[in-house]
Amino acid sequence: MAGTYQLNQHPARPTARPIPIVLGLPVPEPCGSCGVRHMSLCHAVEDKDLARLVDLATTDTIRPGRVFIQEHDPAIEFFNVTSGTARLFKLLPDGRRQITGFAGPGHFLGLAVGPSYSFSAEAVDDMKVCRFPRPKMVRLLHDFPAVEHRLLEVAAGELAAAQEQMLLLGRKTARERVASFLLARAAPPIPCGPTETRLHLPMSRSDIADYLGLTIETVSRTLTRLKADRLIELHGPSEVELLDTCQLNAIAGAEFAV
Amino acid sequence: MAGTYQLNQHPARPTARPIPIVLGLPVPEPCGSCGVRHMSLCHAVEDKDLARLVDLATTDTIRPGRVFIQEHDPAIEFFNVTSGTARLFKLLPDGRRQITGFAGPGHFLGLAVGPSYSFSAEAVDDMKVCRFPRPKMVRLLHDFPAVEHRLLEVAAGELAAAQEQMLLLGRKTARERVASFLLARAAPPIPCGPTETRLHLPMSRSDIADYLGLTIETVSRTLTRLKADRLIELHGPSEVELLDTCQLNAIAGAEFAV
DNA sequence: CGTTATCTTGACGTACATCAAATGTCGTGG
DNA sequence: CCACGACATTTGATGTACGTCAAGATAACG
Repeated sequence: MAGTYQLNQHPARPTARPIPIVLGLPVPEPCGSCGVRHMSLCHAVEDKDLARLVDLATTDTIRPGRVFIQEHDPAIEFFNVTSGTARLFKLLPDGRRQITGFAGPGHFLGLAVGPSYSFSAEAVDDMKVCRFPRPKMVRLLHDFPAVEHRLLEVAAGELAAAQEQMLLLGRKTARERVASFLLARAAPPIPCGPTETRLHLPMSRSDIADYLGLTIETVSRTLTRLKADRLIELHGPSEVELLDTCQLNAIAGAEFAV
Repeated sequence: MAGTYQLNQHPARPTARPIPIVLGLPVPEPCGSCGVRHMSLCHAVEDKDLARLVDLATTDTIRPGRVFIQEHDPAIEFFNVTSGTARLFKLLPDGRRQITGFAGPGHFLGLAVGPSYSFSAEAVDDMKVCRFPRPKMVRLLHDFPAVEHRLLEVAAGELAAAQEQMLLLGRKTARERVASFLLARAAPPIPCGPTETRLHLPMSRSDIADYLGLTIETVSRTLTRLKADRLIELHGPSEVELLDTCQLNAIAGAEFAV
């Protein structure tokens, strides 16, 4: 089935570059060395089978602002983010943008039913990724059901997150959206209470606005109002301190008061 | 969204035979007899293994308005819709509702990473479903990687649909949302042009509003305005005729002009 | 340090929500 | 078949949260 399912593959990328071998280090092992083994797909692979994964992957660095996945382009690769952050987004013909998510270390990208990507991805800051050619990956999935199982878990998690975001976009006020965003950024969920959690936001106000379905101005105004209400503190535009996660949780509309 | 994306991304199995043998009384074959075999999970199961699936499933009918999946409840079952329509939704503490999708025949429900459901589901009209106890299903998935593979495809499709809906909720106007909704309901995608397509909407204005992140009034007003613009015709509240899919596509912001 | 992009703040406009009432739909029983 | 009631939908009048436009303030950067 896995074999017959494979859709119209485009010939292997002629541009496929060799794995950069780092002499002196134990092994040229993008998966083992990338530092996110515990959070990513590799999770499901036995040590002895890791070599197979290593053969598949090529590591790559991506500069801020570079679009490395383009909606509608043929889906020829999977990506595993190992450092940095990407914004995933969709555009309307007139340029309006909706950011559907941010992908940080450990995130798996490029899962596509059809032959082409359903969204675009662009580096927010400096990124490192592992690239997996799709045909090889498909074969690997076929050989290692455990990996596919893990992928299904990941997809189910993404789906739940997407539903949560639909709730935010369809029904929450600006204040609730921003509070939800801040709390979500502070994963894992912080227990309710006046703890002091520092938060770094690598993305711009524009990104946040396009993620929350708002404008830059509204995001800014909402943040300053949260600050005036002593719920957060701002140390520069991209450094936020959560002063009262209990209150923030209430505002965000979390039904699990933790 | 639910029910609108294409599951037929891969070529039909040439070996797939029609449903066997219905002698006299209906055979106790929820999967084979439910009439949606081609669109659902069973798709991935060989005929000879179908018996295993049959053992798993129990069929059930659900009355309009009954909540058969409750958010946060332990996810003890999977569901396969065989007839009727369900609304999937999430609630905020104060009762605001976001419908994340509608699940029609062939739709698979209850995919959950964690121990509990991430959304609620309620019957819109009279429904028939197959229920699969989770533990047994998990074992089946383990034994039949092809089924799990199919599930991954389904999940990936749902994910793409969810992203499309985020774009709608975050960035589209009321008019664009309603146009998108109508076109999505008319799956498979209609070629651009002044075709005449009749459409039945089993859900209420309230459902549509909560799905599109609007109010009942705005949905109603938008529909009457589309009617005034000769883009649609209304035959009763739940019967819509698309008069100009080309224009509607343009309004919906479909980048694929078809 | 100037230059430029990003962020914040302010004044005002608008698309959609809210509140309210009229109209339509449909099931039920006379 | 029609009358009635309950509810869904449409239509209208008005309010408001957020968007738009515009100008400063702050941070980023060579």
